[in-house]
Amino acid sequence: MVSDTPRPALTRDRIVQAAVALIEREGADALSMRRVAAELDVAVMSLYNHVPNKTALLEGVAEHVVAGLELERDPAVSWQEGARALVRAFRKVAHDYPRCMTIVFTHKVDTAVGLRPMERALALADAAGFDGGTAVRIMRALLAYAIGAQMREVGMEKMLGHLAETGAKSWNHLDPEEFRHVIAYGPELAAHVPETDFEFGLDLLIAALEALARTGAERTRAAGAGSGTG
Amino acid sequence: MVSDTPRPALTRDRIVQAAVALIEREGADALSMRRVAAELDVAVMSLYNHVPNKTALLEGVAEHVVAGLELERDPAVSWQEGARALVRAFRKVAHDYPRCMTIVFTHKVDTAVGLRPMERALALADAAGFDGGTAVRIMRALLAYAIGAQMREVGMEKMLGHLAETGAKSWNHLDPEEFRHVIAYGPELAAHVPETDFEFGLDLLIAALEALARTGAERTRAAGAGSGTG
DNA sequence: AAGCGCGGACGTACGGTGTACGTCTCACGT
DNA sequence: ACGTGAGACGTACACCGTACGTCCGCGCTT
Repeated sequence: MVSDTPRPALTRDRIVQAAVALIEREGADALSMRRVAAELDVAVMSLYNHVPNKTALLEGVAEHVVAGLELERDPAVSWQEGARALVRAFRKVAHDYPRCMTIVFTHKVDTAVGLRPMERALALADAAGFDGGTAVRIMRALLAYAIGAQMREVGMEKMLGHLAETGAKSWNHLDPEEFRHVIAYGPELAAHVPETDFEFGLDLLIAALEALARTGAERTRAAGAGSGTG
Repeated sequence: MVSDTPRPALTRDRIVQAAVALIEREGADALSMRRVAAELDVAVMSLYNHVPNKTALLEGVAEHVVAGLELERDPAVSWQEGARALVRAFRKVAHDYPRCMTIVFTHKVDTAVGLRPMERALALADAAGFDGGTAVRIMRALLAYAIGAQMREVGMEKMLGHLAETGAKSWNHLDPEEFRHVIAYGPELAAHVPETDFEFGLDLLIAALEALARTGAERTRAAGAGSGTG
């Protein structure tokens, strides 16, 4: 009676949060049902009252992360800046939950929260005057870049970490003929500033979209309202 | 003496190939040291004479897949088409080893074969007249797109497969206000033609690079040789 | 108030996994 | 002929996901 230890009620949400915390603290490989249960000071099988299996838990983790996307819609801003903000929002959650990202990318998120970013992207493309098929393809291209940029970055960091450990042993004696450019651009390659790389590629895509909009992919808008500013 | 059963000598290469075959046949989750050993009709621990641990085996798988990249250099072709060919080569191996791709993207490839595509991309950017820093960023943007396009595609297919199973139960009653565009563009979203989506994004990036080259990022070439045909 | 039903926490148990360690066999250099 | 070293192998251990049965306590019905 010193304290009736009112544990805060086991819940799917608490389980998912514990899983996320564990992954961020010790990496995705460290996640196991037993570890999560220990984290919550609960028996392993109790988890299964709230989560059908481990895969579902991982899907919950993915959803939790995606839900962290900040998608405030500011109607005053241009679609270009809106698109930039959307892709950057992806980048921000990737920064907040770096070790969860592989899980996000390798599991489905079939709830409404997963659709929200898609809706946002389609709305932007629509606002820019692109027709439906083009809007979908734009959304997919931006998503592909957002995903790939993050994956590439973590891969790169794994690489650099590995190189730091081994002291770049087998790296220096590359065939200087075949790998001429890799060697020549060594400094640029080593100077890995994710932010710059990310923004560079994003600028490329946005610029391409602007050009596309200018060259007449905005049939929808034009047909509806006539050519305005020409 | 009926047959001295001359098993073809256990080798790191044979182990990796068996692993790749197993993954492509039954999925990455089915891969275990025991299964690989069974595949080769060998005791489990014999594998460890050629591979230090499972992670190293997966890295071997990743390297094997990357080694399948077809990078013929045709000096007659423009850098634009060269870049297209390079990114498409990524796509081709993704098509040849679909179930291995997640492994490729989540493991380091620190041998020369991993550098080869990078060298190729840098050579192309150099040929287009971009300076070193820009060349590196271009290479990274293209790589990010190649990776992300593939990841997104498999994710999408997992999604569609799931939808086909469940019959899109909880999909129809979305808030029609919030998800206006998703609902309106339903047909375009359902019609998932990976090839078209992929080429669309690739065209965007190449177009952006052409524009970038035109607007004067080719300082290197200009300074070195004077303005020739320009 | 008494009885009942049920959801949820828990323990046990099984088959599978990665791999450390020790043993045995056999081809080869001396 | 003999040592030697590489490599195939078996055993063993800690850990994993999860099927199944038990049991307790809360909330409803009577």
